[in-house]
Amino acid sequence: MVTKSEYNEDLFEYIKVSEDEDDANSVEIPCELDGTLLLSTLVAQFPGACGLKYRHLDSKSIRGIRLSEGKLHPPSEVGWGKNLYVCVFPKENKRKMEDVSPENSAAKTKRLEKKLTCSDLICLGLPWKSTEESIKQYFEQFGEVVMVQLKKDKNGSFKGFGFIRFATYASQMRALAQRHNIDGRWVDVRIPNSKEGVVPQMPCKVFVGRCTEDMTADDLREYFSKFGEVTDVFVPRPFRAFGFVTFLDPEVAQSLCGEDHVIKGASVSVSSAAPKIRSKTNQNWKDESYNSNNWEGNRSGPSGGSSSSGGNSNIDSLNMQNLGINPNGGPPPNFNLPISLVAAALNQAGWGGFLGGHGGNSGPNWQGGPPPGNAGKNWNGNQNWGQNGPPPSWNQGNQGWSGGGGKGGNWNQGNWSNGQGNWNGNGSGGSGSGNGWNNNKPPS
DNA sequence: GTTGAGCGTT
Repeated sequence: MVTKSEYNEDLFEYIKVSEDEDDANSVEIPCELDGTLLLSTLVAQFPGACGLKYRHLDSKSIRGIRLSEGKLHPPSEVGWGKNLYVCVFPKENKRKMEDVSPENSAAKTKRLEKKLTCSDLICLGLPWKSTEESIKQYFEQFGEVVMVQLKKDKNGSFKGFGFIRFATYASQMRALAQRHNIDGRWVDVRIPNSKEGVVPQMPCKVFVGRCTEDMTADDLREYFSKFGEVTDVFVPRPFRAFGFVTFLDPEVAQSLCGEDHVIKGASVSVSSAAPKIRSKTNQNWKDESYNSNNWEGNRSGPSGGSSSSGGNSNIDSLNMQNLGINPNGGPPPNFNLPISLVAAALNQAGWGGFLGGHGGNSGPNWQGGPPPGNAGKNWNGNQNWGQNGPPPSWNQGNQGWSGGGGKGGNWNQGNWSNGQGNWNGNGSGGSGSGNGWNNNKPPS
C-alpha cells in the first residue's frame, strides 16, 4: 500500500549528500521533477562542488554521477535510492606534480598566489529594496561572502550599487561567470574599475583536438567536468575534429594542456586555446565559432545557475572587466597592446563572450562593432593589423593543432607584431613569468 | 521622497 505522502516524497525526491563519506555531515537536497539534481542546487549547499560520486553497494567501488547540461542524473532508472552521495570538488593544483620540476612547481604556486586572489566586485543595478543581508544571502550560493557594502548617499538612501567580496577565488569566478537576476532585475557584477588590471588571469579555455564526429558538446562537458567545473563547451558543426572547453578555474585548464585523453574510445589532445586571429587568409573563426548566429547553437549551457535567461548567454565573466579592460573607456592601464589584439586574443584564449554579447540588459552590444572611442581599429577584421601584419603563427588555419605532441609551443613564439607585447602562454620557455599576460618586449 | 547610469567618505 502506497500512501499519498509516500508518493509525494518519491515525486520530490531528496537525496543525501555529504562533503565526504561521513554520513554525519550529510544534507538532504531536493531533485527536480524529472529526477535530476541541478548542479546549482548542489552548489548552493556545497559551494565549489562540481559533481557527485557514490560508493556502489555491490562493487564497493566509487562511481561517478553523470552530469549533463548542468543536471546530475540518477544512477539508475529507479532514481537515486538511499545512497550517500559525496561531492566532487575540482582538483586544486594537485595534478601533474610528478611531471613538473620542483622549481617550476614552486614558481607556479607562487604565481598562483599572486594571480588567483580575490578582489572586491561591484554590483550595479541592485534593487532598491536590497539590504546587505539579502545581497549576502543571494551571493552565498557561489561561496562564502566575506563583505557586502551597499553604497548610500549623505541622506542614507541607497544608491543602487554596492561591493561584495568572496572568500575564495573560485567563488568569485563562479559569480562572475554568470548573470544575476535579483528580484527581477539584472544585476551586473564586475571587477571594479579601480581594480582593473590588478587581477589578470590565465586563459580558462582549452583546445581539444582530434575529436571524433560522435563527440558532442555534452560528451566533452561530461568528460572534462571531472577535472573541474566546466562553464562552456563549444563544438563546431559541421564536424571539424576539434572543440573548446572552458573551465571555471584557469588553473584546471592550464593543467590539462599538453595531455591526451580518451573520450568515447578516441584519443583527443588538449592544448592551449591559443589566439588564432582572423586574417584575410582565414576567416573561419568568426563564421564558425563566434558568430552570433552560432553562439548558442552548439554550446551546452552553463553548468551552474539558472538556465532560464531566455536566449541570452548567462556567461558574463568572460568579459573585458575580468582582464581589467574597461568596455566603456580606452585601453586598460597596464596593457600596451592594441585593444583589438587584446580582444581577439581574449576571444580565442578563454574569454569567450567578448564579442559574443555583453552581459546585462543595457550597455553596448559588442557584436560587430568597435567599442566607443576605438572606431576603425581592427574590430571587424576588415582593417589591417598595422604596418607589420598580423602576429606570426596564428593566421595559418588549423595547422599545428591536432599534431599534438609537444606541450605548449603554440603561442610562445608569437610576438605581437607591434613589438609591444608578448603572449607567453603556458610558460614552457620564453622570458616572461609565464602568467599569460605580460608586457615584456620580445627577446629581440 | 518620485530614480536606474555608475565605481567605493576604507
